[in-house]
Amino acid sequence: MNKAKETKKRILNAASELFSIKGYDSVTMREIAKKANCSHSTIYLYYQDKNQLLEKLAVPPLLILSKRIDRTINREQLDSLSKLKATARDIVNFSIKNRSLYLMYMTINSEKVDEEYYSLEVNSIRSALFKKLQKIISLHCSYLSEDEILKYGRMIFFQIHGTIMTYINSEEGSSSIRLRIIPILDESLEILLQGIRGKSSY
Amino acid sequence: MNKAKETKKRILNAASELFSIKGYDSVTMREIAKKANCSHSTIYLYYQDKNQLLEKLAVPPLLILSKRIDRTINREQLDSLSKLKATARDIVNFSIKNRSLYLMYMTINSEKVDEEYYSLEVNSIRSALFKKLQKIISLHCSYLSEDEILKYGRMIFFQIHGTIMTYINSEEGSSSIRLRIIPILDESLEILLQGIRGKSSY
Amino acid sequence: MNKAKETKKRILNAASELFSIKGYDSVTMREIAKKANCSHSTIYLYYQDKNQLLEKLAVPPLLILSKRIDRTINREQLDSLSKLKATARDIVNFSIKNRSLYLMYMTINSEKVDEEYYSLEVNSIRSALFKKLQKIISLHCSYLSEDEILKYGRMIFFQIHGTIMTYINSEEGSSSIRLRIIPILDESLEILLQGIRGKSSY
Amino acid sequence: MNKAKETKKRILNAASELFSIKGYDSVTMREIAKKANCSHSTIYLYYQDKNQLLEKLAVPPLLILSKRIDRTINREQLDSLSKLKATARDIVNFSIKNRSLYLMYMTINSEKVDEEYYSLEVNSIRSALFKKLQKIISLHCSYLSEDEILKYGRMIFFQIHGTIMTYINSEEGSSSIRLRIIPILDESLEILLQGIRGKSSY
DNA sequence: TATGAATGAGCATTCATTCAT
DNA sequence: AATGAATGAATGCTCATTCAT
Repeated sequence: MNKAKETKKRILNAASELFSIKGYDSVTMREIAKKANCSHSTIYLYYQDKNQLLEKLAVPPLLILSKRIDRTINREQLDSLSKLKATARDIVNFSIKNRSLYLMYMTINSEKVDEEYYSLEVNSIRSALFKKLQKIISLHCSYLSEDEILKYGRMIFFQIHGTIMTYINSEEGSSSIRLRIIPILDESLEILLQGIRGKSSY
Repeated sequence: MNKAKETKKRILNAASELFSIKGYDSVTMREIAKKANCSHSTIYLYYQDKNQLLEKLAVPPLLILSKRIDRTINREQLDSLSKLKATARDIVNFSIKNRSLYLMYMTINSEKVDEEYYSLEVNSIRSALFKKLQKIISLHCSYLSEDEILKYGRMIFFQIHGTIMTYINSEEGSSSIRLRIIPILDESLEILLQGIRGKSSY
Repeated sequence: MNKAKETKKRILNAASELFSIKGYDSVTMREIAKKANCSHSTIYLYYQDKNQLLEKLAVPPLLILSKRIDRTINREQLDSLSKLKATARDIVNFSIKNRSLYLMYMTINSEKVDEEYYSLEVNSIRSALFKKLQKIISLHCSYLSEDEILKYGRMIFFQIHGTIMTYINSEEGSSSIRLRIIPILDESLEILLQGIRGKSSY
Repeated sequence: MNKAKETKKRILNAASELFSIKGYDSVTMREIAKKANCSHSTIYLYYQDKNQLLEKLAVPPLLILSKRIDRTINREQLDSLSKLKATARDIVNFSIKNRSLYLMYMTINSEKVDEEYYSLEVNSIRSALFKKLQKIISLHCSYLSEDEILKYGRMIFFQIHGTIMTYINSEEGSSSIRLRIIPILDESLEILLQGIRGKSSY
């Protein structure tokens, strides 16, 4: 990797880390520069402005996540509970890898972030996740109505979201968090699916 | 109430409202002053700085929430599921009333908020909520082990937290959000408790 | 005059002086502040931004000049040569009093100055001046065609403009400049009018 | 011409064009480089800094103008009015070709332009032009006193200067401006000379 | 000969905070 | 008890310039 690309990467890493710790608005270009071991003006060499830095940081991982979930859902040999667990794991891995972003997608309301960008991406990711979770549930309980699928899809989303949110700000290392979250989430999903079955079957 | 106290109150109200609408960082002292119908320097007459304003704003509602939950748990005529639902409702009401604060307790790491304050309050609220939820679960299934209570307490907390987080940043009005969240949450809790019973009873 | 108004005035004076010496773009807010003996942020207390500072500086004197010329033209007891000289004197006085502005009207092409404002004011002042000069010429030589009036009006404008431009950047004091310019201009105008008569009469 | 010289020339051309279109301050080194089809750092290979670029750009045309005027004045077959008109035309052509420079010679006080350079060149060009115009006038009316020559020289200079100043910032193309200015100026000069004769002869 | 990488000084502007009244 | 005046530190961003290759 040549020097320019390295610097570019260092900047992106620094920005990612800082955004995740402090939130977009609270991070200054000078801070990012310091962490990336370069001048603040160097950042502008590679990124148009602060906003673009965020954008570049956000979109690719999102696309990867989306594709990965699709692959998971389409794996024929898996039963629906396994698919749900695998999807949850995908989301957890993504959210840990991109702590900052996850936070941002779900909590940001900074007026400073361009409206279009925000609504575009966040809505797309949120609704896409929703749709995918709903699909798994409909696979799991084929007799559910549209409304019930919507409702239970939400529940499962909330469970995943809540679990992640609780751990995401801790100072713990990534793999340690993963090890703690995944079993909890697995069991939560089992319980939820079981509860859903128990509820809807009578 | 004398004039001074009235002004003080007006300031607090203004700050509370603005913080919940726009978030701590995006609110300026001049905005608060305008809404409170006083000069921005008057604020400093009653509050050390912006941070203290937030602190003063945060602690009392938290204490109120805490007491309310205690009362709910101790109401003898309620069964455990009803207690859980009522507690969730308390938390939802609190979080909607103090939108920006809720966010802060659970997600902010802004270095602008004094460290001590942050760790002190957030930890206390979080662990207290945990303890209370665990207590309800132990009432519900008396045969559970310590570990299981911890685990299921977390699940329920995650469900509540996740549900709230998903709606808290929307532009919707408070009562509208309340109406949407509570039934979802009620049913989620039913399902979770049912799932827990189904899981742990065999 | 209270303190606020004094400061406001001081800022305006400083800006005016600096703009005239260095040109709009080359003047920084901090420079203005320094000259006005206040902080740069104080400027923003009284003026929205750098642009507004210029606008506030520019428009009133222009309106005053315009009215003054109208009054001059309408003074019945004056013959046309006297009117022309008096008008030229008005323009000279204005341009000396507002050195910066005069320069700006005629030479600025900074993209940083809001387009609308620029074209609006400059065009209005320029074309108004033109019209007024033409009117005097038409009073002077009633037999001239439209085209000739236009042409000679331009000539006279150029003479005035050129004379001013040559002196306006010198370090000389205002009254000293005035004393030097006015006799030159008076004589120039006499010669031009005489030349015009000589030319058009045969 | 070897490669280095070619590059050097390309840079100068680019700078010249951009300076005249946008003005010295508004042009960036990167812009110049882009137009010159080289890297911005290459510019520093050949020119000390932005200022020197301007200097190198300014002096030669000035010298050329000066020589051309001398030649015009010394052409024996021309009468004095023709000499004056031709000189004016030289100045007009120069000022249009070097729009931004003309502006600079006559109006800039930007401290960004080195003091010495400024006073040195501008004064020399201004006083030289003056002298030359005076010489023509003295040829035209041999009976004039020193003072009168000075005075009328100034007038003619003002007329030329004013005419140019009025058009120089327009967006019009060069040749179009030339076509508009020259007839106006020719006639102005006729009138002025006629006026001078009329005035001084009685 | 030429360049891409990197930088620091500087800019307009914002905002929490202090001070004199 | 209250305020308007004033400020300095900070922010995102630009640009002439330098440096290593």
